[in-house]
Amino acid sequence: MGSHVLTSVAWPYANGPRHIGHVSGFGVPSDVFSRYMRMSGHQVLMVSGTDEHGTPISVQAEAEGMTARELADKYNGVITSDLQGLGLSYDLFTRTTTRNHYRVVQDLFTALFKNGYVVPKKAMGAVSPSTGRTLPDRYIEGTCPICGYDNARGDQCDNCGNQLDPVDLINPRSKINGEAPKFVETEHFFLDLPSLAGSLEKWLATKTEWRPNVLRFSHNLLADLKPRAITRDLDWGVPVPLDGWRDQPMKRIYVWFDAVIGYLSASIEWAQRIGDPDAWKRWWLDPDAQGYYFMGKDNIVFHSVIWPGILLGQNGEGDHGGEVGPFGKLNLPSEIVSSEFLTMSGSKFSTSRGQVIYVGDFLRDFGPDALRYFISVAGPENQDTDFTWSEFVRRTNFELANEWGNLVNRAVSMAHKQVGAVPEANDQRDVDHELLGLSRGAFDEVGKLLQRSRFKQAMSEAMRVVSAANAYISNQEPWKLKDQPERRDTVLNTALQVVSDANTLLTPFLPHAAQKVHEALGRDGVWAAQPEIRTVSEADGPDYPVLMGEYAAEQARWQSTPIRPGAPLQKPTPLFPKLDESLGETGPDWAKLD
RNA sequence: GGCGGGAUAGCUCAGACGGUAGAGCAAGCGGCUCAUAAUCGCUGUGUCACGGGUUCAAGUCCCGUUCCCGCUACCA
Repeated sequence: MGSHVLTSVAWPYANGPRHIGHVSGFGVPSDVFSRYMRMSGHQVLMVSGTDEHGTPISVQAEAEGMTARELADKYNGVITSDLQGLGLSYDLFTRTTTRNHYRVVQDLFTALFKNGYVVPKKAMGAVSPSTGRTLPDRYIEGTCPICGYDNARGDQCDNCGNQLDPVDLINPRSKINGEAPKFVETEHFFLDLPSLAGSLEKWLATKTEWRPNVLRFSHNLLADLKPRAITRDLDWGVPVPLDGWRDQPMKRIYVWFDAVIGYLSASIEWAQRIGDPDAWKRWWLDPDAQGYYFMGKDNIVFHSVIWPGILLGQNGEGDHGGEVGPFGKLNLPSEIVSSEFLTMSGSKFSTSRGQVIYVGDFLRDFGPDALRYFISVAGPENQDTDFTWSEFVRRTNFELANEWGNLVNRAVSMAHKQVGAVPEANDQRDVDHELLGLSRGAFDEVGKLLQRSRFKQAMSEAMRVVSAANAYISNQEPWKLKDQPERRDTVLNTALQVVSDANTLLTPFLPHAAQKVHEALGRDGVWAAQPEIRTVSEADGPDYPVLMGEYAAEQARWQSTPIRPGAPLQKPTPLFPKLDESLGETGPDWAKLD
């Protein structure tokens, strides 16, 4: 039995549908990784959910004329369905508005408070006079006191680049409704990061294997840590679990503090849902368990500093010492896997400028595996990467459909026509062994790359097997071997075995297609399991949808699976439909190119 | 402004530890016809952003410059 692997996937924010840049950062990489880990025998727990608190949710809710909860429900539904469609194999994809999550956040808050890592402090802050809500700096604009630019933001002037304090803006106004913000002194709780910096530094020093940019960025953050406010004047969020605070309608724990705790609360919820309430501990308390966290680069600070800081505080392991909290001594992240950004025409996806490709639209027109393939082979793994429709069409048609899809098609189709079943291999020669050796050797090679989250290179190596198989068929010319049926059958058998091996290698990337190939080879049952949407209930709370799946029952293993001679074969249908090449020039109707 | 990342063939990108630049696509030529007009073989191409430095040797290390991208912690 393999070790326990926790796959913690960044929580998509539920203020709107997610675009393909989002899922290229956290979604596809984490799923490829988890599927590979399961196939190679590890006990994987993959958790996430929608992140549903915070000012932007409230603002968007007002814009759409509904309550924050209604808005969260709406986009939780959209996002859950998108991720299900993409085939992301979460053991639990839940949300931050559950009773369970509130309880875990409050328990963690209390533990940190008791250990002295969460402290009350008075601070000046902007609030909206009409609603009484905290007005984040980014929602304030006004005239820059330094250069006189009229549309300076509360935290920074886009014109002169200086960092600003909203108090200093001339004629400050709310971007939400235009009113002038009120600056008041309010009491809030702060996470005392400086008292955790020493322990964080010690922990980080052991992480020499991380990607250098994540390490450098994190070390820099540690050099200048300040206490950070974790509550706000808001009516939307987890209540502060202390007497005198609990019932205040306008004091809430703020979203970034509660969202990262979701990794823990979702693990606990998962254990309850499978009827084994202590099961989460195998991933969180066993020191041998590994925790991999997947996110876009904008999220590094929360995962390399703040979340580990919260965990250290709960464990009583900062400068103030303290007791181990109610959850036991929790594991810190083993690995932070951060992606760069998928860009469009060289800049960030932007909802406001309409420069955006939503996951739902994409899946409806092109299906999950084409997107998964593109992100895996051309995604923003090491640097920002531009998405273009022409590149997408080229990758899909020439690589996915022509090389891989057509290999499956030609091999199965020939065996079907000549034999009607998986043929016997009674005349094996060196060329056959050579090809089989290549595909078997690839498991080790591709596996090592996947373990290190080198997805692009892993995919290239897997596709190398596909190319070799195409070359083998062309060289052996089985269609010319009508008078040597035994040799012909052996060639076809070898080709089908390598199709099977390549399919296994590609399963983490292309699980939907992998299931089809599995069946095309005359097998049955579930090869690669898919997540399903289930409606679950909670005591004292409303029902909600989650993603879960029966992944332990899938057949896929990270090894060569022998094909069974005699298994009947059907005439295959193309694995991947080809895209109209004009799509590359124009884009789809819903995202026309200029 | 501060911090980080990037700049390599027409295009998209690889290039731990420094040792005379790689892959795929596109282009040209040839083969094959089993297959989704699919596939297989052969053939080119680069002042590795710019300027200095260290070194026997630098795309790779150091300094400076330019351009692009991101973050800058009250966006999440």
